[in-house]
Amino acid sequence: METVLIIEDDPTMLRGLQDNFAFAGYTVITATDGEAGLNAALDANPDLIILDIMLPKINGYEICRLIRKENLDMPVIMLTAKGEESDIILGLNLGADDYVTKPFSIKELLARSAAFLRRKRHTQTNTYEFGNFTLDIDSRKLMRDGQPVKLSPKEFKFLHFLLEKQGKALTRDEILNAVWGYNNFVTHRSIDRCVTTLRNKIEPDPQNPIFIHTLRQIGYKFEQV
Amino acid sequence: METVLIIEDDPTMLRGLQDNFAFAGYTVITATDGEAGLNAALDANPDLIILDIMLPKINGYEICRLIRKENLDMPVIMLTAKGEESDIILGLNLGADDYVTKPFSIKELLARSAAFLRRKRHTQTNTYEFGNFTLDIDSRKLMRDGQPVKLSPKEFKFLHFLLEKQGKALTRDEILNAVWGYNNFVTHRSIDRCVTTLRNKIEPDPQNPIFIHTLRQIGYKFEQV
DNA sequence: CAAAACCGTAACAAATCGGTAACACTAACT
DNA sequence: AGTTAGTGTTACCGATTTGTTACGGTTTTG
Repeated sequence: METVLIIEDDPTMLRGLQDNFAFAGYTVITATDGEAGLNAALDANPDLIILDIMLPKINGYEICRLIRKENLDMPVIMLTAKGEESDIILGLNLGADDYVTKPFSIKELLARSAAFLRRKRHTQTNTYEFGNFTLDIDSRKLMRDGQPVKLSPKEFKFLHFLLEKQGKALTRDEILNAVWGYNNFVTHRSIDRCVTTLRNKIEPDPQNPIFIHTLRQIGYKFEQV
Repeated sequence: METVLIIEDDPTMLRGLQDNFAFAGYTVITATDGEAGLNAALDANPDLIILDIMLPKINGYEICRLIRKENLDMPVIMLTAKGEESDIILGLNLGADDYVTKPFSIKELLARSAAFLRRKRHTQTNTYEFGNFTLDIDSRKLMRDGQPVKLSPKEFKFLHFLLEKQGKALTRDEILNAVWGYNNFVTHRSIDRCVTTLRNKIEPDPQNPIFIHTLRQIGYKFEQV
């Protein structure tokens, strides 16, 4: 199920949004100030962010900028009482994907949200193939020639991430943030360890990997030849 | 350069849009009825479609539906005189990505367009070409005629820097700061050494370089003849 | 023209990094 | 309570990378 993060400080408004999005079938995460919102975005990796502009601690524009700076690519819909053109353009330039001005219709907001999530879902696959393996995300299963291969939870998440970013060089930091979590402090050697166990399960010859390639001083990269 | 397809039947409006998008640096394709618009979308594969709703032959909603049916995934911004909520929701549900109601500000429309294109460009790979080589930054790969060429991390960073500043004379200090880091104290001979190994990998004749040129007493310069 | 500066390069040495085994701790399960 | 699977940490080893030095040729400079 898709997750929506709502960052809004007015309790009444937040409650209304939360109820409506929950009723529409989304998993809803909320934050009532900018700082908490930013952490939630980094942590929970939501599929969509509904972002109020007037917020305590860090304002909406700033959050938007920071999210983009972290290279997170979830769509952001800004929400505000302001309706002036210059605000809209500022918001869009800072990386917002859409902009709805209060008072707005909740149905319109839901429709705009659905449009973004449709686009995202459209480009999303639920199974990945490589070699004679198939990784099925929904059932959380890795199959080799139709035979199941056991993966630990961390191995699964790591492999999923690698396949999602197939062909792209991934730094150790990116991997740690994505697989171990943004505020999880583990040695980067934990990555290597996980790579070793994964290679033992999926590489025909673990000493000469053909899928998970080491990029010295950088991190790793999944690539099929 | 990015291509925008504008489908609009009112000549005055079309002219205005065309001029503005062209001025903003886009390549503009136009169509004045639904059928031509749909063909243009299929044919020219634009990066963005600006779509009027009231159109001869096939209306905007229908075009939007057909585009999505063809699995084309370019963003569509709908443009219409109608401003009622139900129209907006209908449009978004049919696959439009955004909706601007007339009268609208051209600056806002341009900003919204830029937001979509930014998102698209964001997922695009950046590569540099020289001779029969291609350096792919995202996957950290150097290819020669489709064959991978191994680069050490420092070599990669150096070559990336050279290509980024292609044609510009680079002093040893600039190179040291950019590639080795501003607080890294290494002999400038380290640069020469790296140049030698790089030349051995990319120059057809390392003794007579055609890419990495020595600028005596200055530094180096990357230049293709 | 001679000395000095500069660069290419080979050889060597030191530092860095990743693979992996061993161990420890934890949480879930029997 | 004991067992087991999962996972983080540490330590050691080997391979790679990279900085330094030295030598020789070329260019610049006085």
